[in-house]
Amino acid sequence: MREARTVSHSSDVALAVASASGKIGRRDAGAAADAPTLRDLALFAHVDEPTLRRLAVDAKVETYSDSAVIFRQGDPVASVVIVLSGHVKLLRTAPNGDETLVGIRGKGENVGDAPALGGETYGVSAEAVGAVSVVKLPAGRFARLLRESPALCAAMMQDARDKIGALISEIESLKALNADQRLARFILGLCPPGEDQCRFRLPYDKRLIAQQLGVKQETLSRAFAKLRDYGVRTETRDVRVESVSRLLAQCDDIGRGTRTAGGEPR
Amino acid sequence: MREARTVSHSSDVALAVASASGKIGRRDAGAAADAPTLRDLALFAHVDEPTLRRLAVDAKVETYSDSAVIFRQGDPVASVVIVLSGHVKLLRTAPNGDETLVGIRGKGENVGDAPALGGETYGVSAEAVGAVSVVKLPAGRFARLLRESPALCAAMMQDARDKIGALISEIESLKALNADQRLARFILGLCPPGEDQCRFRLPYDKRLIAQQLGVKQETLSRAFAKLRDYGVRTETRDVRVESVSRLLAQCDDIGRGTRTAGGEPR
DNA sequence: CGCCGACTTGAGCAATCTCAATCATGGTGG
DNA sequence: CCACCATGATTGAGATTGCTCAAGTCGGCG
Repeated sequence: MREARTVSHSSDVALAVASASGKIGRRDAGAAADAPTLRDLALFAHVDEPTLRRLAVDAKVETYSDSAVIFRQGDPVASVVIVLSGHVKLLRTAPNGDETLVGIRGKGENVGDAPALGGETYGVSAEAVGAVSVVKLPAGRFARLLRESPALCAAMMQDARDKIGALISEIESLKALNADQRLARFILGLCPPGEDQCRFRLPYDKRLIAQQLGVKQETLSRAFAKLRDYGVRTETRDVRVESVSRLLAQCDDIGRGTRTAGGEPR
Repeated sequence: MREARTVSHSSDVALAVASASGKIGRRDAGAAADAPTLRDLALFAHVDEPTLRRLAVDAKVETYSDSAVIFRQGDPVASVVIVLSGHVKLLRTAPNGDETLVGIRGKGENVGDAPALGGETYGVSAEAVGAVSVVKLPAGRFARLLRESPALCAAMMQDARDKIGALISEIESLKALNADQRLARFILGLCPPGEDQCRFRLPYDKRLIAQQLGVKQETLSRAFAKLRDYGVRTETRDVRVESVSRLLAQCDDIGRGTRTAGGEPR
C-alpha cells in the first residue's frame, strides 16, 4: 500500500532523440552522435526515421523508485512504456485481491502491448523492481502512427509474436517441468552465450525469481541447493555455472526423483 | 493433389469469398461448416473488402481427421490457418521429445500468429481433435497484404492482444490456482452468459481437458467429483451447473483444504 | 552492537502424481 | 443378439512434490 507517486524525474525525450544526450543514452555516443534514443531500442530498429521522429514528440523519460506503480490493471491505456534501465514486474490482480506475477520486463523491453485506437485498459499492473527508468510514448499518437507506418506496425507485430512465444514457453514450463527443472532452465537463460563455464549475477532477488517460476521462496532455495550437485554454485546473488552444456544435457535428469542420482542405468 | 494421407478434402474458397455479398453463406445443408466466407470470421469483421477479396485468392478449405497433423513445430510458416469447425490442439515438443499441450483453438480462431515477411517457422505443432475443417491463407500473400492494409494489420494486432491476454490468464491460473479451482474456472468459461442455471456439453474429452488444465486425468476426475458438492453435475460429457453465480462466488473456497470453511462433510 | 531483510533449513502436511484395478460405453464381428 | 474388445472415465492406495509453519543463519547498515 505505498502510494508515493514515486516518479522522481520526468523529462522530454524529444531532445534526446534529436541529439543523443548522455543522461538518457548513458553511453558515450561516439560516432553515433545523431543516433537517437528511440532508435537504440531493438524494438524500433527497423522503423522509418520520420515515424520515429514523430513518435519522439511528447515522449517522456520517467524514473520510478522501488515498488512504485507505473500503471494499474484496469486503467485506460495512456502510453506505451519501454524499459530503459532496471526491471518492471507485471502483476495480475484477481477479483479476490490476490496478485500473481505474470512477467518481468527488462532493459529495452516493451512493458505492455501495442495500443488500439479506442479506449482499452491495461490487463495487468506494472510495478518497479528497484530503481527503474522508462520511456513513455503517448498511446493515442502511437496508435495513429501505427496505422500510417507499416514498418512500425511490423515492429509491433514482431514484438507481439515474440511475447506470445515467450508466454507459450512459460506455460510449457509450468505444465511439464518441476521446480528444479524450471530453475535450471531459468539459469540457462541467464548464461551468456558462447562460454561453457560462466559466472554472473542474478538480475533480481530470489523472492522475485521464485514468483516468476511459480514456486515458494523456500522451494526455490531447495532447488538451488539441488542444482549444486549439477555444477551450479551460488553465493547470495552471484552464480557460477561449471558447465552450461552439461547442465543443459542433465536438465531432464534433474527432477526425476533420487533414483538415478548417480547416473545409474536401469 | 497433396499429402492426401490425412487431408480428406480440399477446395477453393475463392468462389465463396468473391461472392461475399451473401449468397454462398448457407447454400446447402452440408454437414460441418461448408464454404463460409472470410467475412463471416470475426477475425476479419472490420477488414476492407478489397483486401479480403485478395486474401481469398488461393485460400483453401481443408479437412482433417482425428489426430491428423496440420503443421509441425519447426516447419516453415506456409499459411495462416483458421478453424472453421472442430478443434485444433497446439503442442510444444521439447528437445527430449516430450509434448505439452499449450492451447486449443476452436471455431473462428486463428491457429497461429500473423506471418512475418521472411522465412519463419511455426513455434508449435497443430493437430486435429476429431474431425476438423480449416481455411488456409498463403502466408506470403497474407504478409504482403498486411503491409498494405492497415485494417488487416489492426485486426491481426487485436488478435495478438487477445491471445496475449488469454495466455497471461492461463499463466495466472497455473501459478495461483489449484486443480479444482482451475476446473471451476474452465467450467465457468463454458457456461453460456445470461442464465444462472445451465446445461451444456463438454467441447472435447476429459483427457484433453486435463492436459489443458495441466493435471493428470485422474486428478481431473477427482476435481469433477469435488465440484459436485458445488452444484456441478456431470454425466459423461454433459454438464449441468446449478448456479453459475454461486459457483463463481465459491471459486475461492474450492481448493482451500478442508480446514477452513465450515464446509460440508461428504 | 543489534536489528532487519533476505535467505536457508527443518518437519509435517496437503495436493498431485503414479500405478493399478474397475467400470461404463460403444463398436464389431460372429 | 450377444460376447468381446478398445477406449475413456472413475476409484483406490501409496509415493512424491511442493507448501506451510517455524526457526535459524547470514550480511549489511544505522
